Amino acid sequence: MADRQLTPFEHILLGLICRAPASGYDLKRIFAATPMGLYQPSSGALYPALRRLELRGLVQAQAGTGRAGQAARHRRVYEPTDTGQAAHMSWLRTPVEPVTAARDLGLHLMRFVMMEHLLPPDEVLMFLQDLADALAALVAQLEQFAVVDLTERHPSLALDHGLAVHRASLQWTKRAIAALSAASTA
Amino acid sequence: MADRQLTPFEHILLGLICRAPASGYDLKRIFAATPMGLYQPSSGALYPALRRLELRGLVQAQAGTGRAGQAARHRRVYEPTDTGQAAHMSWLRTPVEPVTAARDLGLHLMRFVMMEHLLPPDEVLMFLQDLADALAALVAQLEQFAVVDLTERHPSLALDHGLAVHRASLQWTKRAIAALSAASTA
DNA sequence: ATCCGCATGTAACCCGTTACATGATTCT
DNA sequence: AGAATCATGTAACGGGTTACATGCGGAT
Repeated sequence: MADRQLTPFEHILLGLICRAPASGYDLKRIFAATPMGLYQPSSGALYPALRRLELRGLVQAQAGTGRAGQAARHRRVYEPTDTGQAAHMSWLRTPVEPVTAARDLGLHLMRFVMMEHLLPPDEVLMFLQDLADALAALVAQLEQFAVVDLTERHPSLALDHGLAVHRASLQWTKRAIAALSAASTA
Repeated sequence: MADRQLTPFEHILLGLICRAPASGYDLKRIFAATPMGLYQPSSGALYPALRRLELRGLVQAQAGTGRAGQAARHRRVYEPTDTGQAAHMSWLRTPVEPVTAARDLGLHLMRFVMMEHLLPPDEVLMFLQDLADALAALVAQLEQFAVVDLTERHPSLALDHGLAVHRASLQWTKRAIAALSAASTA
């Protein structure tokens, strides 16, 4: 049942719960406080997603927090199951697809953040190297699109933007690799 | 009826049709050939979207355009209506919302490309300046998030990535402003 | 006694994806 | 004739947004 793979959003929720047990409201606050969190999930997205994860057996509500006798504490704190932990580790190890690296860049960054303390340094470095390769390929591919139509400046400028941004990402991966490999050998 | 505003996808389709009348298939090819087109719209998204634009009276199907003889009845070539043109111009002039500038950056770039030959140079420059201001504010805001927890390197590195990418976008806007203002005064 | 923040949830609506279906035109 | 391409479309499905509903708990 439910063989369909998780959505990015579900993967992120699972990852956050793996980092520390949390309720839906906790997760909302995490999204609000995080600098990357220009995305604020709505209740209608968050709670159903948590229920889906629970239905799959990837997370479970801690005892005493779901529904008590008459007090009915309305606070469900989720913690990962073993299956959930395994699924999360597997997600972290998902290879970088070069073709979709640009589209999924934000997601890869999320994965990178969540890798800390869960993957060994060499695997993290391999991931960053894969990401760097994918970005380098993308930059090389964009460079092929040299627009020469002089009556159309904006497309050429937009292409420049894409190049500049992806080059910046590529440079970052190199800095990150340098910083982390220096730290791991220290 | 249908007071709901257009989706970004619909706006882009309308913009492409304003640039030149096109069929659904034409639009597909445009997406495929464009360098930014790592996104390939599916038939299930494209054709219903065109029908929605038609229902709103923003575009209309040309009568019997096509190839030789009586053929081509299986091809709907859309052209913009006056209302559609106006809606597109209005979209191009939509102000840049600083809070969502990062999320909508790709869309703003699409708008920038479509502004060419439709907006006067000074409006384009104002748009770029607004975008630059929004990006500068975003960069300044991200700089506040200096992470000091030394046991957590990855979040700090991810923040660096965001800073690097947005700084690159900001630098690009400055270059674009310089290039276009030089051209307009020449 | 009441207001506000905590906390979870539900229902309508919309749109995109996937996958499939269908007919017309062109090529070999 | 048969195959590939052109060209449009539909149905099932899933998930996110918006908006609303609900109840508990502490603060004034």
